[in-house]
Amino acid sequence: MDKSEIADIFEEIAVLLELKGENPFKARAYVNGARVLGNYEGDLGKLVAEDRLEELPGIGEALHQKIVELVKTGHLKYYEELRASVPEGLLGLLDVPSLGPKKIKALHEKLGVTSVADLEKACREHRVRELAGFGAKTEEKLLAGIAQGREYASMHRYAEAWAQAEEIREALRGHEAVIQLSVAGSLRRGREVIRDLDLVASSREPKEVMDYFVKLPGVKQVTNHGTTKSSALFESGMSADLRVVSDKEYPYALHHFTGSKEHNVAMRQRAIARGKKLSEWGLFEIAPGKKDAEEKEGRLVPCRTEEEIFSALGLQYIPPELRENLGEIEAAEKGEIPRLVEWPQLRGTFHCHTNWSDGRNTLAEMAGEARELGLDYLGIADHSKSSFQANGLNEERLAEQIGMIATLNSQVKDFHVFAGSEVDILKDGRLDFSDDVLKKLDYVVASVHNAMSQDEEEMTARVIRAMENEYVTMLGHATGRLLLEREPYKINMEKIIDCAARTGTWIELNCSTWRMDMDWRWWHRARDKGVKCAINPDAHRIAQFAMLRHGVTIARKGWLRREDVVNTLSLAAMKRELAR
DNA sequence: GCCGTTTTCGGCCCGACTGTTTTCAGTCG
Repeated sequence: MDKSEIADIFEEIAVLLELKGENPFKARAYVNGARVLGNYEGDLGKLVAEDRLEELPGIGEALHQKIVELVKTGHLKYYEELRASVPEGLLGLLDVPSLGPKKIKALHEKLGVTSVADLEKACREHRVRELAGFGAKTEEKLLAGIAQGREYASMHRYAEAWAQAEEIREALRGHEAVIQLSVAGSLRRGREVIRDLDLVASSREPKEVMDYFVKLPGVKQVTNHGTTKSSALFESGMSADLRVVSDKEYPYALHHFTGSKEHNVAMRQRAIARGKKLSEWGLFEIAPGKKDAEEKEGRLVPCRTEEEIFSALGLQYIPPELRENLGEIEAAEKGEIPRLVEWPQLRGTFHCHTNWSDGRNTLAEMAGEARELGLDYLGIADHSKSSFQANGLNEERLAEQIGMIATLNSQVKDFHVFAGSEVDILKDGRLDFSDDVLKKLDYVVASVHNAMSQDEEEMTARVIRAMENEYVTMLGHATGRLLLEREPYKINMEKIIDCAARTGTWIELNCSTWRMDMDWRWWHRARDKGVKCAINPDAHRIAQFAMLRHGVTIARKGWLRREDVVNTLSLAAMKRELAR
């Protein structure tokens, strides 16, 4: 068992201890232990073998024993017993907003609540408001949180979804009856968050492919098993639909199941306006005067690819990432579909965290991975001191990190690490570091992490004040909060973009909210005002690099021109940009 | 559960916000 697996177990032990109402400092000791292990750069097995675990700060007698047990046996009796002593559903309650260990404990002890379903029932029966420390408002809040959780529970980040889809695709590709195969749906469109996986295949033996699919390793439950369509829930928690059609129907099916629904509706309307009919089964020429009942008689417009379908409707090819009916059809009609920013164009990335704050990997690992991926440079921007929860760096640690980065750069010729910081924008718009500290950095990302409930005016003024600081290079997650979190903060983006144009501040996109329609609008606006944008495909951690490794197109709603995206600049251009 | 002494137990990272209180506990970042 390796150090990160052990760290995960310690993290879970901490949560379980809190739920049991144990000494919170004991729980924290496990969290600390997990962090120490995660940050340890050496060989843990060797350390155990040489009995030198005490060298790690924060690992005392008890954690020492547990690490040894895990390394040697792969199991931990204490952990297993602890898990068994806490009802499984209680852990799930932690996902309900505004519920923490204390409240969960009270709900469990006083009302016998052991699951989200129990909690919902208790709220509806107004039993929760009777408890000390709870009230009517809490009850409403919990119900709202449960409803929200239900809606988003099946949401997965792009990278996770992609990994699961790749596994399925790999397995299906090996089947001899499969002719063509593609991921479709929102994953193919490159959405940030994915609910279900959609795959489309062509075959002469659809039933065989279906039978094979539902028996794939990792299938937990088959929810649907027909001859052309099956659905399965995988152990990863994701469910996948597979559609199998004939090879002739494949391009139409691929287009249809890639969506989006809005794009499909607009495309079908366009077909009708041209005396045609588009569906998952094909594009048909409808002879004048014929009615719907006779449409099957319509003559198929043969298309071997999606390109040909678009072409048959008088359109330039629209890449899946743009198929949202947000202007792409009009643009395609005029031949103005922009070229998306693609992986080979990405030269570097900013806003990356390391294990100095809340990232998982070391500085050297991050730089090594980025270099191996073919990037020219990497920007390190760990949290600043006010982000206690993220182990933010104070002035001393930051200085130390800058020194380490300089050393790293002196050792490597063909790659550069920029020393930055993700500096908290404090409540009043001041920054977490003084200008004297900021000016020692290559660049500064300024981000909001607290007092999110400020009203729009206050929040906007706060952020603008920060952007006006001459050392601030980029506004982090400009349009709201991070992915998979619930509410974006309220901010007047129009004013923010004006300020960015005026001050030359970059803004960070693509690390945003559910409401892509909102972002889309701002991306146009940013481009029109000449604001430089940084792509952040939720790139806080190295996991994102794993996704990028596979050459995925990362700029999705690619209306930004390549020259507007700072991550695509050459190293020399980036150095010039940062020297300004 | 860890650590550092105040050498054998008491402190352990901060600050805002919320909803519950009537001075604060719990949650969150």
